[in-house]
Amino acid sequence: MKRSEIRKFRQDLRRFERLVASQLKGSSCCSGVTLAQCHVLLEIEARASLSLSELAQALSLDKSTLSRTVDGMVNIGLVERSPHPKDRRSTQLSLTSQGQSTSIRINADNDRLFNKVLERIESDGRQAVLEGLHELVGAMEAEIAGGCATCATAE
Amino acid sequence: MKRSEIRKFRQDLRRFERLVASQLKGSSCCSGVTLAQCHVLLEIEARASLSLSELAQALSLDKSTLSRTVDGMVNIGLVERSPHPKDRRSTQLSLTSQGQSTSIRINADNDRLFNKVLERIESDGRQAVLEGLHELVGAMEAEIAGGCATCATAE
DNA sequence: TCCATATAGTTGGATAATACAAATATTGCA
DNA sequence: TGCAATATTTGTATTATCCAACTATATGGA
Repeated sequence: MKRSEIRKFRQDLRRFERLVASQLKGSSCCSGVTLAQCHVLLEIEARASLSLSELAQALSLDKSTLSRTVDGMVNIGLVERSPHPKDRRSTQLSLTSQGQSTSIRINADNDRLFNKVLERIESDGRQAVLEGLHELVGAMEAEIAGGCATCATAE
Repeated sequence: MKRSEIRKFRQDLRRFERLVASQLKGSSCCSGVTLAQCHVLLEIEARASLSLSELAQALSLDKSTLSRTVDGMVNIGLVERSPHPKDRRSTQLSLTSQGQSTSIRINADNDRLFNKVLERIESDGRQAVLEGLHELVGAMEAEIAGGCATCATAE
């Protein structure tokens, strides 16, 4: 690949990064939850019930980080901790009914928002954009799973 | 668009978000600078010299945030503040020579990393992926510039 | 000229998100 | 039984961030 193309790509990536980091925060966090909480909420919703360790794995965050985030969500009544039937060390996380309605609201808001985003793209190209993102995410995950050794060892 | 497509898209977006937010931190921060510093560094590099306010605008961050980030970078010798020739309230930010070499190093590391990422994508589709991301970022910026009113007012 | 207002930047104070290390509780195997 | 592994929580520290208040400077009238 030409270096100029890589540079342009990286520039788009940084724009995206900033969008996600600061601007989306406002919109995806309708419903009064923070971005971190939002991720947790949607992840629990997707898996119905899971342990803290699984959550940490799924979101690539430290367990201690999640422990506290979950704490907060338990306090505001979105998440419930229940004992694991077989293993008393573990707790199963699930959404309370309030958590469920919040997740429904967040999903509806975001479906609407991203539908609008996609409508700004010509319908001919829309599918390609979606597929492109999917491939890109896959490639990034694969590369990064390969370890930041890539970077640290400088080849 | 079908809702199922939107949902898949949003899921990719969240994966992407997490990749960018936590995993890249490790790799793009080779060279011992934090992610925030990295953004500042590359932005100053791109514009050669700019004021704090311009920087804040470019990165969509509060001036006070940048003031402190820049402080840190001045302290470790990456950035230089020089008085604006016409307006004594303002300072111009520029990279020191050490800042320049750091930015060169960061660019080299990241060019290499993202080149590898892109090599994982079949060369036929690579261009489309790049263009897709570009369009997507543009659409998101446009939509969000339209205001989170979109979201807050719930239509 | 002099004041009112606007602008650039810094500082104070607060919070969220995060990591790593150490502590606690529990399991499961030898 | 006792020791190593695992699940979670707590202690401690750091970074990134915002908003509001402050200081210094600029600018456009009266």
